[in-house]
Amino acid sequence: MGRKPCCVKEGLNRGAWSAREDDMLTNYIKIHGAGKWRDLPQRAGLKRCGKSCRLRWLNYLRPDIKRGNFSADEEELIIRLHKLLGNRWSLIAGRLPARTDNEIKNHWNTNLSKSVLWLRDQLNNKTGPREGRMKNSAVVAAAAEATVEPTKAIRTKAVRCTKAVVPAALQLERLTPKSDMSTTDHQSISSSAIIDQDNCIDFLMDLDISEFLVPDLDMGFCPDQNLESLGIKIFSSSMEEEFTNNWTDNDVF
DNA sequence: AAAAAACCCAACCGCGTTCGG
DNA sequence: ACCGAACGCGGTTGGGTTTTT
Repeated sequence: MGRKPCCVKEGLNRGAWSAREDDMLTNYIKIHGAGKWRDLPQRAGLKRCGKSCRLRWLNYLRPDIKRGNFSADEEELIIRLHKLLGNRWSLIAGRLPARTDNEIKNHWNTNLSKSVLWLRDQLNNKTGPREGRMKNSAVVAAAAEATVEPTKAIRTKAVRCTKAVVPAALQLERLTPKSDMSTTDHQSISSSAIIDQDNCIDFLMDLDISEFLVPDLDMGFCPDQNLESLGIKIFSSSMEEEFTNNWTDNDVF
């Protein structure tokens, strides 16, 4: 019983990748592109599971990833995003260019979470002085902020956010095409908006939540100008705290 | 100098979601 | 609408490295 394995494991290499395997995978992807991971190992001449190839490429071999120490700015942003999003590593990674979710997760688990816990204990006078891992006062401030109401992070469960509630006042306007509205304008809203039968107090609309999270290293987030121009106020820097404090599992999200 | 403990991170695993027939 | 395959995600593990005793 149980789930079917992703591939036949017999005769496959496991564990650390050799330089030769890295070369083979990199060269193959350079020529044929990434994707079709199940068939890729055979076509590339690798004795590896497709999943393993995908992970190796995404987390290590991709040319556009940055490796090495995290900067203070990056750490500050991770702490703030983690407070807001919980263990949504892929979403957090999406706001840190060139960093992988795995790397951020590891850095959080080995460094940042301890720093936040340590700071919380400090604030409660539970521990004595310790040499800090945090790089500057901004990181300390972010960590200190994260120690306040640490359980309010949104959805630590891995659930994708694909819906938003849009006030009724906006609905008719948005669903009625204006003659001068461009195709792009329509596409930026949704092609599958639904009005409920009670004449709709709110309605659900498909969206890409990442559109609302625009990085701004000074304040963490800023509103997406395109959505703002459509009258949909989803996020602003000043709303971050309110957003964090007020959303519950009962909210449509 | 050696052993033990702690740390770090690449890789693996299982499950949920999405896609395509 | 359904189902299987493929993909993507987050939690966990294993082993190499560094630090401490």
